[in-house]
Amino acid sequence: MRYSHQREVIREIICSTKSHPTADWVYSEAKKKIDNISLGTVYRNLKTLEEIGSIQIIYDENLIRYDGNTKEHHHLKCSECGVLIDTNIKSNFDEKDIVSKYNFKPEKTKFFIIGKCNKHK
Amino acid sequence: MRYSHQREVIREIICSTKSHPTADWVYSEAKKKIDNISLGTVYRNLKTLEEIGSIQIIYDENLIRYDGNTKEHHHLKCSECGVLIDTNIKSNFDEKDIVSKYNFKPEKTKFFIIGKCNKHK
DNA sequence: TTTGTAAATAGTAACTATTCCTATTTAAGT
DNA sequence: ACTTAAATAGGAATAGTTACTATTTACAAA
Repeated sequence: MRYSHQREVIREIICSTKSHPTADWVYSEAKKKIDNISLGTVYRNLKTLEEIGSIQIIYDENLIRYDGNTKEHHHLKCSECGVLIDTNIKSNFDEKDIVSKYNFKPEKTKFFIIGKCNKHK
Repeated sequence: MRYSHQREVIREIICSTKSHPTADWVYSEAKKKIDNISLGTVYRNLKTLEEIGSIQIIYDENLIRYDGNTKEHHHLKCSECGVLIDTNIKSNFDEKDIVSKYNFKPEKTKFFIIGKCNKHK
């Protein structure tokens, strides 16, 4: 893949925050560094970066967010303020049970735990 | 709340399928019963039915789907064909750990297990 | 160092899912 | 039957995202 300054700026923006930003926020941050960057370029590169595994996409209800943390991990979501918190909790369910009962072969998991963050309890 | 024939038809459509339909599918089914039903009516009633707890909303990646099963339950999603399967698996994580380590009070969970369904293994 | 090229971009148009608006219809109480 | 507020149909508006195209750029070869 050919080098692109825009793509590097976008990658840097996402990898230097833990806020799980949306495309729109990435766009407004990117404009601070490249004033005529196009929104289409942001979307195209978010897709590319996700495909090559440099970032992760998070479907947070009806919001699409991006995450520089590419390891499998799960999120806590505050029902009050919506903040998303990375965790390293282990998801343990009975894989044998799922294979036999549902005839389904698990590959990965996406867990959200919804509740109250420290600011809203 | 005042009775509405449209709302009852919409509720019936969702509660008589396990396919976790989208708003658009509900609309096309509803048209078979009420030929001039409006898409706005479908969306409004999906929202209402969810608010009163008659149906559940499922955020399946970038798709919004509806579920007549209103109990807390989790889903298996086939990475091949996208089919969504209801499960009664128990989500077990260390709640104490989450409270202490992340200073977060869990209320409910939304789990997706992604993998291969019986048709695609 | 120029030159050729295909890939990437900026800017904009198009598309899709959802919500909003308003005149009309309807449920239900009097 | 009459009244009234809630709900609807139909369509316009909005938001988020993708598609299109002329121009620019990375980079390899001369």
